[in-house]
Parts: sequence; structure tokens; C-alpha cells
Amino acid sequence: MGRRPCCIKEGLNRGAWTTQEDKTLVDFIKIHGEGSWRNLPAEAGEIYAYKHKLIYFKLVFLFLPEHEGLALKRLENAGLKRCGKSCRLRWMNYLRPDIKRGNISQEEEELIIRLHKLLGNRWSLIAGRLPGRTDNEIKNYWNTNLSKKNHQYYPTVKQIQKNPIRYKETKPKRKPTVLPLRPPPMRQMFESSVVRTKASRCTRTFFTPQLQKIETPIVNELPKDKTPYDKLADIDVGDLDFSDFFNSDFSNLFESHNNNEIPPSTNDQLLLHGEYIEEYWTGDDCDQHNGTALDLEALASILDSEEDWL
DNA sequence: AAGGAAATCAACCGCGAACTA
DNA sequence: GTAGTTCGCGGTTGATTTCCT
Repeated sequence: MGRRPCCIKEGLNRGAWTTQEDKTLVDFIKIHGEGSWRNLPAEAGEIYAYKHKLIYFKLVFLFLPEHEGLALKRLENAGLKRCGKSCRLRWMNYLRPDIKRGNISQEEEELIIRLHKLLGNRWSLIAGRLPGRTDNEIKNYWNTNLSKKNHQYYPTVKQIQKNPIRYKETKPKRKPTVLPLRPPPMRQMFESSVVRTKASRCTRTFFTPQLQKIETPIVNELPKDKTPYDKLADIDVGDLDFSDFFNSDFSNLFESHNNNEIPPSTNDQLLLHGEYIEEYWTGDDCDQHNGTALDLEALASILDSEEDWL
């Protein structure tokens, strides 16, 4: 059987919302709360019609008997002719009272960049860390501002000398509204290695016992004769806060790897943890261990090649 | 001032996970 | 266990605004 459409599209309004539609939707949600989006338009329409029926009868009785036909016609048409999905989107992204709009601060921008590095395009998760911001707003902000900052960079003199044609100065057609940043050397190397798995709900996950000891999940410290699953202790994801990870001390990340003293920067460590955490948090089956330990040899070769970026 | 290009962002669409009967 | 339904997410579109020549 084919998938049932989310709504019957015929006769429904599309495009920009009117003030009246907004009001109808807000009135309905004030009374009934959020949810049941599919049935909302019809019910909201009834409430709107009922409210206006009362007003209408008062008006008709007192002032406007001659316009009865016209008013009744308007009453018939009163309703929210919108798809439930559209109602939900409008509420979540625009009408909710706690929404902060525009003027993304420097602090918020920095947080978005850090979270995107950790989570990839998981806009709703990122939005969850920015009170009052919606996933749509952050997604748009990223696509119009931050993605340019992260993907464009000023080439070094060395790079220009090496490939003068590629970096030949060209006059932009239009003054850029966002100035690109010179990224840290490792940024682009790791940019492509952010794990972009599909989001899935996960109520429990697993971390190594070392997590409790040093507050940092280091799967690579597990004995080689043990699978990670053997040594894992389960904890409730609800107890975790991403800011804890950001604020953690990652300085001992590589200490126990065959005395291989590699001093990556804090950002790079966070990103590595991002991969690790991502694997754990979004695996197909959270009751099984789907994560993979970082390939340290590959990591070392990446770090070695960092010179190319300096 | 006009026309076109680029930027912005609200809204739409399809997919898949979660839920329900 | 399964099929149908609902909800939430991320990618994309397109109308509008802004900027440049």
C-alpha cells in the first residue's frame, strides 16, 4: 500500500502565512497545546469559526443586519486551510513565544561552529543547545554565513607559489557579505571526516570505564584482546551534557598509545571525540556496540601531513 | 534609474524513526 | 509481528530583498 499523503493538498493555502492564519494557529495552540498537527487545521478552523460566530451575532444584532449574507459567507470560509505539517513548521519556527529571532551573537556563532564540527548537519541537536533558536534558522545561518567561513580560506604564500594559477586573484562580482576566515591548519583535513550519520533516537549508550575515571571516553585505551563491548559500562544518555565534553580536559588523549607523543590541538581532539561520540550515539542499534576505534596510524599520518598546511 | 545577479530565509518536500492498533 | 499513521528532521526551493554595474 502506498504512503498516505500528509494531507489533502487541494484547496489548501500555500506560501507565506497571513496575520490571520497566524492568529488562528496561536489561538488554537494556546487552548490545546502543541501536537496532533495532522488534525489541527480542521479543529483550529472550527474554533476560529465559533469565536467569530459569537462576534458576528453580536454585530448582526446591534449594527449590521444588512450584511448578514456577506458575513455568513465569511464565516463559512473561516478556517485554517493549511496542511498540518505546515502548521507545525510555522509554530516551531516562527510563532513560538520563546523564539529569539535575528542578531546571532558572536558567542552563539562560535557555539554553532563548534557544535557543527562535533555533530555535522544535525540542526535540531545544534538548535537544542541554543535557547530560542530554531533548527531552520541555524541551518539557514550556516548555509548563508558560516559554511563560507569554513570552506573558504586564505591560501598561504607557499600555496600560492606552488599553484599560482589556482590562487590567481580574481575580482569578485560582488562584495562578500561575510569575510572568510583563515582556518586552523587541521580544519580542512578533519572537515571531511565529520561522521554524518543519520539521526536516530538513542536512550542508552555505552562508554568505557575510563570515562568515569577521567571523564573522557577513550575507546583506544581498551586492551587489544578485548572488544570495546566487553569493557563497556552503560549509562543514561540523559545524564550527559555536550558542554561537559567541550569543557573537558582532553590533554591526555594520546598518552597511552605506545608512548606515541602526539600533541594535537584542543580543537582537533574535540573533533576526534566528535567522531567517536557520533558513532556511539547514532549507531543502528544502540544496544550493540557499533562504534569503531580511531585508526591511530591514519591519524598519525594526518598529523604528519599537517606541515603541508603550515 | 533600471536590470540582472547574488543573498536571504520562510516554506515545502520526502524520508525514516517512532508510535499505535 | 506487521501494517498503517504521525512526527520530526534535513535538504531543497523559490519569492523577496539587497547589491552592483
